[in-house]
Amino acid sequence: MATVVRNTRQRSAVAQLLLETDEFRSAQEIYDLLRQRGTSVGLTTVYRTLQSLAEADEVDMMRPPGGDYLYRQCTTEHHHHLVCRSCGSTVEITGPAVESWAQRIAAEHGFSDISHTLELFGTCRTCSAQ
Amino acid sequence: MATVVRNTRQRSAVAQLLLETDEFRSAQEIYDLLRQRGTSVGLTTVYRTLQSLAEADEVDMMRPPGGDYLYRQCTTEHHHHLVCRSCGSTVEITGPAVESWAQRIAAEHGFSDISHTLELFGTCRTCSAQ
DNA sequence: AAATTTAATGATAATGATTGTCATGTGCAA
DNA sequence: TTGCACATGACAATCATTATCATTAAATTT
Ligand SMILES: [Mn+2]
Ligand SMILES: [Mn+2]
Ligand SMILES: [Zn+2]
Ligand SMILES: [Zn+2]
Repeated sequence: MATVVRNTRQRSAVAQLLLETDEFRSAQEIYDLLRQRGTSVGLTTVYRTLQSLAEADEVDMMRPPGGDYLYRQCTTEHHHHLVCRSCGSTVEITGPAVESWAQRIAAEHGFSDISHTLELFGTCRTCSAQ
Repeated sequence: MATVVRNTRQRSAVAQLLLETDEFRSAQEIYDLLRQRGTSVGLTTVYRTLQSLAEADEVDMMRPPGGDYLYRQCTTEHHHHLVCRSCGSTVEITGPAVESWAQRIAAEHGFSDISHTLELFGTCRTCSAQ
């Protein structure tokens, strides 16, 4: 019954790469980066591992407008992101006021079992200076 | 130079269907609905028209987690949505406090040219009662 | 240290939404 | 009416993601 997650070389490699990366990266990018450092791993495995890590809330998954799914190693508490559209650098942000606002709005309209997506995009200071 | 948008039968049909629809719908769904009512239209044209309308801010476009792009005729002011995961019924919401919060947070971190995505998902009253 | 069990891997094929192509159609301004 | 530029749509292409399934290899049990 209890789902046993096996400790494989590939899973460790994906997790380790994410630990060393600050930006959101796509599955394909992560695959390429692993390859570049000589780690033998299949693309399918990268997809499955990222999915599995995301489900276990060990990595964050998001999809920017017009883009593919991106993954990043984040803190475990609920939070959102401020992402540079140009370089991908990411700042984790929390907004207690926003959280309670979302709950209140939803309740006012008779909705239950609420979830939300909230992401900020912009140009970071470094990229602004070209 | 000035982009002239031609008044075609197909474009009118898509716009009209959106006017009569309250929920977010995918391009494929809109294509099917048009077909069902006997409107001859190509799928490519539906995609292009929706894109064009979205660019002109005449319809709202969003993409729920794990889903395809969805389109809906909305009011023109900036707003967000509270969407039922079960039936798709949608409530437009505004959050002035959230808007200013987003601007402030971004500025504090040196980000400029800010945009954001914010959507609430839940189960509506009707669907809660099964 | 085997033997066993069963999840994980990965090469490959399939899927499916979206976009590109391009010959033909048509809105509309002159 | 005529002419032209944009619009249409059948069809092919793209490409991220998922499904298959034979093989590998953790973890557990003898
Ligand atoms: Mn939140
Ligand atoms: Mn907003
Ligand atoms: Zn940047
Ligand atoms: Zn509902």
